[in-house]
This record gives sequence, C-alpha cells and structure tokens, in this order.
Amino acid sequence: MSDFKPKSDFLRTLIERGYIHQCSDYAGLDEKAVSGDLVAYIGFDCTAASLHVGSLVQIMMLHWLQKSGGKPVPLMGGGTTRVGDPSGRDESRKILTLDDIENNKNGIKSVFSKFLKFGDGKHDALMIDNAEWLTTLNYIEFLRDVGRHFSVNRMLSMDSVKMRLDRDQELSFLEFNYMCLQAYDFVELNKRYGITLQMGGSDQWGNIVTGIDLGRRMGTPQLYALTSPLLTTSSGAKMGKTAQGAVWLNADMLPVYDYWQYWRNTEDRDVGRFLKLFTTLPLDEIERLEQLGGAEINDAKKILATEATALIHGREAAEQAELTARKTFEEGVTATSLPTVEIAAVEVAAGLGILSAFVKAGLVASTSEARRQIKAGGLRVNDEAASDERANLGADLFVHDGAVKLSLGKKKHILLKQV
RNA sequence: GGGGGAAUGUCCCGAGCGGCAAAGGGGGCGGACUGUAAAUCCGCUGGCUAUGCCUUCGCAGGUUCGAGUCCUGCUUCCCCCA
Repeated sequence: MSDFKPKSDFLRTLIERGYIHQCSDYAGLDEKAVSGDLVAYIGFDCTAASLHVGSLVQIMMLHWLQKSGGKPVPLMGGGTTRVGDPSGRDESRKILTLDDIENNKNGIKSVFSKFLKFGDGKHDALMIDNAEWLTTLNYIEFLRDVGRHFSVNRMLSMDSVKMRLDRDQELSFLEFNYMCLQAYDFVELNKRYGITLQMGGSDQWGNIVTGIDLGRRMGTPQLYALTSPLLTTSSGAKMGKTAQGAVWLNADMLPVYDYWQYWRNTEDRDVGRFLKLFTTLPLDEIERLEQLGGAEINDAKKILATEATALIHGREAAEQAELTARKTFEEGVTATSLPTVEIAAVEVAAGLGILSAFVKAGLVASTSEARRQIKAGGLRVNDEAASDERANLGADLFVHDGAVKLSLGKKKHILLKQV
C-alpha cells in the first residue's frame, strides 16, 4: 500500500490521513473514484441511541468521500440490528425490541447532518435503512436466490464464527445469518443505488468481502471493500470508552464541554494521529503541530479538541467549551458554562447534605462513594476541599449565579443550580 | 443415555479447613509527581437514615447457634464415554 500512488483525491486523502487498514483493490477503486461516480456506504447498527467516538472514523470517511467528489450513504441497520452482529463479540447480543431500534435509529440519524450534506443532487448524501428490503424478505425466495451462493464451509472458517466455535460459545442461527444479510445489503444497495464500495471498521472485513463475493455470483459490477484500522490509544485502551460510559456524539447524551474535554485529554503520542483522523485541518498545519514538544503540545491538544468538537457541535459551542476550560483550568475562575445539574431550592432550604449533593450532581454513584472520596480528598465545593461528610450545603454556597461548584478530582466539575 | 467438572463481590479474571462484606490480580476512581499527557508511587473500589443496620457467592429448599463452604432438588455451561 505504501508504494501505491493514488490518482483520486479520495484515496490520497484517506491514505495520507491514516484511515485505511485494508482495501480489496486499490487500483480498481482508484479508477472508480477518479471517474467521479463513486457511491459508497457504511452500515451503522442501531444498538444505542447515539453513536460514540468509536464510529467517528467511519463518519469521517464518508465526510472525505463527499468532499472529494463521491456520494456517501450512511446505512441505518434498522433491519440487521434485529439480528445482531456477532463480530468481535464473544457473547450473544441481547435482542432489542422494535421500539428500541426505532428510537435508536432516530437518535443516530441526527449526527450525520453535521458531517454530510444531504439532498437530491448527484453528490448529496443519502440516508437509507436496510429495513427497507430486509423486513419484507420471503424466506424461501431468499434461500433460493441468495442462500444458495453461501458456503457454510466458508462461513465456518470466518473469524467471527470461528472464535465462538473455538471457545465453545453459543452462536445462534439468528446471529449466524447476520453476515448473509449484510452481504445481501451490499448487493441490494448496488442494484438500487449503484453503490460499489462498502467501508467499515477492520472487524467488518470478513462481512464486506462476503458481500463482494455474493455480488460476483449474483451479477453485480465489481464491488470494493475498504476498512479503517481499529483505533486504540497509544496505551492500548479502546477509543470512546471512559468510566462514565461511552463518549457519545449526541449532545443530549454527553455535554459539549465533556466532549471537548475528552479530546483535550488525548495522550501526547496520539495527538498527530488524531488531528489527521478527527479534524479537517490541512496536513501541513498538522505537521507543524506535531512538532510541538513538552508542555507546548498542550496547545496542539486544545486545537484538536476545538476542531474535533466544532465538526460535530458547531464552532460556537466548541469555542465556548474551550473558553470554559480556560477559565476553569488556567484562570481558576468558575465558569457558569460548566455542565449544570438543577436542584429544587426547597431541597436546599430543607438542608442538603454534602454527600447527597454530590450524588445528585452525578459525580459519584452513591453516598458511600462520596464518603470514600472525601476521605481520599477527592471532593471539593467551590474549590475548597470537603472534609466533613456531615456538612450541609447551605444556600450561601450557591454563589455562582445561583449555583454551587462541585468537583471530583481535578478535572470533573459540575454546577449544582437552585431552581 | 452413562460418568466427571464448573457457576464467587451486578466491569472482568479468580482464591476461598462451617465463623466472611469474602484473598489476589486486571480495570476503574482518588491522591502525590507533572503539562488537564504518559510512566511511577500511595489509597480506595457492596448499600444505607452508619461506632450500628441491610443485601451479596447460579436457583429453591434442608442440616447447623452459624452455610460461599455440608446435604437434596433444579437451571445453565464444559469435558469424557455411548
């Protein structure tokens, strides 16, 4: 791959910025991209009400595709989510209800409009749900038309299946069918929308290639596969998971400020890589930022945080988050734009214990944990270390525009506001 | 169908002579050091109206002053024989 010289903007950008793990046919795909009618899709499961940072690489690939003259298609897995992808799972997924799936789908949809331009034009993005064709499939017909092209022998040798079998873990027939449906999606999308490229995370390689294979047998034009590397931080942790939970992309599930903070706390070694993947800054600018060493690298992290946040939440909100962080960390001032939790004034008047205040703010899970944190010196009220677990938060402490600043550790701050 | 083994702290792995809120690790959180980084070191890692009370070792019973530990039945998983 390193010696491949792409002619298309699309492949060049993806290669330069580090999005590519594997591609089924660089030269062929390059030709297709140059011709200007490359339509590509990425499937997204509807297993949660929002996508998280782990899906961001995929979304960015669609973004670059559109920027370089292709047509991006985010595919909602409204149909396949009813089955459940066993890839990378060593346990069966729990089966979601149709209502859940529908809700999740609606939550996920909203994020794409931030990255893609939708419409009816040739290069406008198109949102499709595979429920469109999967839910009306007739079993017998499907088996005759599609099922006969699948070799169980080969399916058994696929990593996702083999892993389960090797470990003697249950793999239901339902899940076993997932790859057939995903392969069929690819073929159906080609017929309906002229899609010739499927992208995805590296764990999707097997599923995607199976689709290409099915396409060949069912008479589609040549299809292509392109996968992105599985992202981990330099210390080996999976991207997008923190103790509080996933780093969600929807603002109603994770405050913009927290999203900004997530990127601000990037490890030194990851800054360059993440700037390329998660911002649209030009490469020469990124190269300059990568050169920064020592404490100066913090400037690069701030740029990363603001740029990455601006892409999804808008520049204004991103700069607001940056400002809030600067006040909080560098100037030691309490910014009223910190994430806020509301509490009824009567509760404060009735005597609000410090322990339950931290629980209400969501900084700790239980009063017992709050007690422990006080012993460890981890809790602060208006920047003063809390030492008395029996203390009450009187109304006189709510000095920041009717709110009191509660902190856990050095980084997590919440304003508890009387209403 | 027969024989043997397993299930432990609601993140995971895992020890546990009848006295157990239950060893140890990973992960996570907090503290120290720093640069809101990494590495390192230290502490914490069931709940509550808290010198006490409540709930936890697959499920349901039983023996016992006392059961994660012993007995019976059940469920699920694994291994061997058929």
